[in-house]
Amino acid sequence: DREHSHKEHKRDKERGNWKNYTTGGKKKAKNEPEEKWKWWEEEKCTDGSKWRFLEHKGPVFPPPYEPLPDRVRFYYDGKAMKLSPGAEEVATFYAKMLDHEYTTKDIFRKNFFKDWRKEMTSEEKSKITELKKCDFTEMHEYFKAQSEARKQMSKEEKQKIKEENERILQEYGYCVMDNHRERIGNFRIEPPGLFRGRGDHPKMGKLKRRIRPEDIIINCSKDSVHPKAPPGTRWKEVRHDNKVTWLVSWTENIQGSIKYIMLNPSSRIKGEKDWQKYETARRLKKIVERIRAQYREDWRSKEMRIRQRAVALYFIDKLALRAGNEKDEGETADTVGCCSLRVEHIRLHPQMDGQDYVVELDFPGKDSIRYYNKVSVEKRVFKNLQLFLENKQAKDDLFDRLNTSILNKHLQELMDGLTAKVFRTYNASITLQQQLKELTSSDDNIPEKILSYNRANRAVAVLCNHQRAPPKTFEKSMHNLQTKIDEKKKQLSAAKKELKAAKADAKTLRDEKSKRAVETKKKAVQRISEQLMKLEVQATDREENKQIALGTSKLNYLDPRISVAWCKKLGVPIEKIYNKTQREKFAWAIDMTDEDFEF
DNA sequence: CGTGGGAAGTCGGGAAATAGGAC
DNA sequence: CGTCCTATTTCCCGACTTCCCAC
Repeated sequence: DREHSHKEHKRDKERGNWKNYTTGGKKKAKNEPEEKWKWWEEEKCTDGSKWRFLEHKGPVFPPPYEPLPDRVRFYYDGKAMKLSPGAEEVATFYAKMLDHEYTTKDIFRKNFFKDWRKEMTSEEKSKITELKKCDFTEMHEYFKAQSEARKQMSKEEKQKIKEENERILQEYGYCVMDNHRERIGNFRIEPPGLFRGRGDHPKMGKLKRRIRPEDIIINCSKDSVHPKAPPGTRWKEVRHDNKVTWLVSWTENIQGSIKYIMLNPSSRIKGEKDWQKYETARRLKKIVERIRAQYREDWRSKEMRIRQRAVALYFIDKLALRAGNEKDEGETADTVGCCSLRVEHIRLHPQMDGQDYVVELDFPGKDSIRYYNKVSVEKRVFKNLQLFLENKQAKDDLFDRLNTSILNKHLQELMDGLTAKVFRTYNASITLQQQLKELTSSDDNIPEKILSYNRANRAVAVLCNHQRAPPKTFEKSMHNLQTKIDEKKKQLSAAKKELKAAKADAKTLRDEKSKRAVETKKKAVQRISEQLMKLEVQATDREENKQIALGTSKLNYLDPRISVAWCKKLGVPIEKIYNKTQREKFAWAIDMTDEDFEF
């Protein structure tokens, strides 16, 4: 890379040219890195392959079921009853959840009981006919005691377990992809249990069955050492498909969907995809005003489908809504996004709180997180919405002439690679950049700068509706922090008093010793007031963060190069913004970004 | 052209585990 | 320096978007 001029190098960085990028962290080994990208640069566009060599050890299965000791009993209708191993295992899943609210839910109980009965012997089946006559409390107590015992283990025992986990991680947690050892994201097969689902899920409580080697499809390269199935078993299939990125897959029994084992976010294959995502969003930035002009124009179209498309796109752009695919009714929780909004989710107010044309949105979004917002829109949008609502029932679609596929097809015509979700990425990232510019000043100290960063991050989280339940210990931890602040304040005034006294001493004594004492006291006051300021900033930050989750936007929506550039420009260590895992994921950005990067 | 379904990959909050700081 | 508690990190596992293909 030495022949590369500085200028060229910088240009490569800005363009995000991966040719000269190596996974961050360790020093480059001689003659190693550039090779990594060569074939990729040459072949990726033409044939769509994702790798050319892939070797791994396959998945790690959860331990087999261990029957309960005889003293732990299950009671039916008040009488102790020994269950067959199969039925007992499923019963333990339920027993473990007794503390949870959802064991009180009708659907959960009904689904569980139905699936449980399938695992019973015919004898058990005829005896156990009602869930409410089942008493799992001994089992429940047993598991509580077990986890308590785990906590009480000696340091040596804990150390041993840790070492064993590390051994498994080293053996199964990595693969080799194209001459690089890469970390695997989820190399453990999910253990069996009861399906929960999020929100009001019609399948909650159903049995998620144990995955066997015979369910597993292995994907690796032909010329690799194939993973061995556990003794006495065989894989469902071993295939060699380099058009996909997964190493292992199986079909899950609740929704019948496919699950995968894929690489960690720090891997080349994920990092590159991530980078590409932000490059697409940056391309949108260049033409977004044109697109906006067009959809505003389309609000007046003669065609209903065009008007609906234009208003939906306006929502996606302005409110950062998700696309909103249609979902199978009865198979999933009732949640919606933009295209699947129904009449019941929207209310129109010609006047509200001194604003004109207010749209009130209230719907269950992804993961059944509530989206609630009141927003003033342009007259034309408002009139269109009134039109869309005419002669419709609560359950009818707001955009009856639109779905995500139509919308995305339209977007694809406006820009290569443009889809609904690109708007979310774009608006999130541009908001961060703007907010950082607005909120931070180079005169601020580090804690203040970090507060500003978090506030910018919060603006994005609010935009994307990343809410969380206030942490259970929120009030307490807030109170603790306040106590600390009060103590620090006392400390400060005491220190100030001492300083004053020392000054007085110095004035009368006028000797070296008392002068030095003044200096020491001065330093103490300074130190303490700095600590106090830090605590106060922390308190503000925490309070403002009560119901906001920053993680998701930071990890998935904010171009890391914005943060890296900001850190460099303002002299904030990157560690203050990204923890270790995040730095690994964003290694590409940390490596290639200059302080003058613009999204 | 729409539609329906499968496949692959990204996004998501909460719980569990671990690290780190106070005592 | 050990213990305990809190804060942060990691894991878990589900939910969604997009693409693609058959009809």
